[in-house]
Amino acid sequence: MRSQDMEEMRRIPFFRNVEAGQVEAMLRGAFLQRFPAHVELIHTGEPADFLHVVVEGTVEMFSGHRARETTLGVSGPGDSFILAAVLFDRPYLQSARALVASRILMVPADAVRQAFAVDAGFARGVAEQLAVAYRGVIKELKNQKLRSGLERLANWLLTHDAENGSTGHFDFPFDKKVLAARLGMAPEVLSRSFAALGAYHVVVQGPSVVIHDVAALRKLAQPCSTIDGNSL
Amino acid sequence: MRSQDMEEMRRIPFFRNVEAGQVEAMLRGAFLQRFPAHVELIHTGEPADFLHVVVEGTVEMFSGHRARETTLGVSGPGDSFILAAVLFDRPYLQSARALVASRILMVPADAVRQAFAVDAGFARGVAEQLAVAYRGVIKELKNQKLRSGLERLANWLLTHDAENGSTGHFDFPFDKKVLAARLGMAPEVLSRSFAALGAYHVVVQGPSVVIHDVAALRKLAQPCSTIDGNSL
DNA sequence: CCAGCAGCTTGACTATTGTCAAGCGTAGCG
DNA sequence: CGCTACGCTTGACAATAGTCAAGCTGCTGG
Repeated sequence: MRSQDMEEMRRIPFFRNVEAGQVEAMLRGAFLQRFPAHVELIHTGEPADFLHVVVEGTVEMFSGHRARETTLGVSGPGDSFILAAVLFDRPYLQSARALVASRILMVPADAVRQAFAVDAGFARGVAEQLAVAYRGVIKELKNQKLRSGLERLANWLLTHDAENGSTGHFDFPFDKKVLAARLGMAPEVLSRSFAALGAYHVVVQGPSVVIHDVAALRKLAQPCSTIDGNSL
Repeated sequence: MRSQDMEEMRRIPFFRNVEAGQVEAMLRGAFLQRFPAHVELIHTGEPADFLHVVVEGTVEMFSGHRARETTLGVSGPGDSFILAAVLFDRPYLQSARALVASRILMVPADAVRQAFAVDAGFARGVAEQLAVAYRGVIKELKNQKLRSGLERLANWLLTHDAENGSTGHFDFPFDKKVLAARLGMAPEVLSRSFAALGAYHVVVQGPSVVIHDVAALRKLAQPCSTIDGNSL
C-alpha cells in the first residue's frame, strides 16, 4: 500500500479508539484494492481470510440457496462487512459483490483477531459495531415478517428520501432488480408495486422517483422506529 | 438475592471470563425473579433498564406491528437477551414473554455498561455473544427469504430432531401456534403443512412427531450449513 | 445509424400464504 | 358430570407473491 493510502486508512472511522500500534499492525498486511462493478468479493461458505472495509463505492451483500438468491443488505463507505465471521474464524454466511467500481480495504483476519485480543478499545469498538449490525438485521427480519411487499417498498422510499434531505425526489442508488431483491420480491412484483403506488401520488420514471404526497405514502407505510430507524 | 442463589449465578456461563469484582458488581443490584407462564417480561420500544438472562425456563422473543405479530426467536437456559439494547442504552426492538414458568436473572443496565467499560475480558465475551447472535439472525433472515413455509418447517423438524439425539421422534417444546409464528406462517398454514408432510412419512399426532423417513424429509428440506447450523 | 442487449414493464397464469368461519377434541373446573 | 375454553384442524375463499412469456426502451458498440 502506498504511504499516502496508509495515511488515509488510518483515519477511517473503523480505526477510531484503536491503539496506534494495533492500527499499524492491521494495516501492515492489508491491501487496498480496487474492484470493478459486478465482481464478487467474497463467497458464502468460504473461510473468512480478510476483513473487508468499504472505502469508496457500494457493495451488495447477498446469498443464494437452491435456485433462489436474495440481497441481505447494501454497504457503503465506512462499513465493514463480515466482521463476525472474521473475528471467530467462521465461514462467511453472505457473499458480496461490488455494485459499482469500489475501493476496498482488506485486513488479514489474524491481524484483526490479534488486535481484538490485545486492544480493549478495539474490542469495545467491535462490540459496538456488532451490536449495531445485530439490531439492523433484527429490524430487517421484522420488516420481512411483519409487512407486505408494498409496505416494505413504501417504507424504503420514505427512508431513502429522508436520508437524502427529504426533498421528495431522488434517483435510485442501484438497479431496480437489486432493490427488488433487497425488499424480498421478484423484479416483476416491484414493477407492479410502483404502478400501485401511483394511487399514492408516487411517480417513477426510469431511474428517478418523485413523492408528491409524503403524507399519503406515510399513511400507507406506517413507519415505525423499531423497524425503520437506520440509526439506533 | 439469597446467598445460595448468588453462588449459582456466579457460575452461569454468561459470567465466564469476567473479573470476580465485576461479577459481584453486576450481581449486587440484580434480581433473580420467577415469572409464571405467559407473562410479558419486556416490551418493544421501552428503554432497556435490565439485562435479562434465562436461568431456567423458556422465553419467546416476539414483536408486533399493526395487526400482525411474529416470533423472532426462543431463548432457553443460559441465553441472555437484548444485550445489544442494554449495552448502548437503546430501546428494545423485541418483546419477551415466558412460555413456561421461568427463572430470570435481571442485571441493571448501568452495571452491565460499567463492567463492559472496565473489564476487557467481559467486553470480549460480549462481542462474542453479539457475533453469535448476529450470525443467528442472518441465518434466520436467509431462512425466511430463501425458503417456502414447507421447507422451513421441514428444516426445523430436522434441526430439532438432531438437537434431541436424532431419534426420529419428539414432542413439541412449545405450542404449535408459537412454532407457526417462529416459522413465519399462520397457524392454519402450519396445520396444512403438517398434513402435506404426510407424503414424506412425517406423522404428527397431538403434541408428538415421528419422522419415519429422515432421508425423504432431508431431500425436501435441503438443509445447508450457512442457514441451519445452530452452532457456528 | 442501427443491431443487439440488458433492464424494465406488462399480461396471463400459477403457487403460496393469509383470513374467516365452523367444527372437533381435550384439559380444567365447577 | 357436563360446561367452557382453548388449541388445533378443516374448508372455502381472498390476497399476495412468483413464473413464464412477450414486448418495450434506452444504451452501447460496431
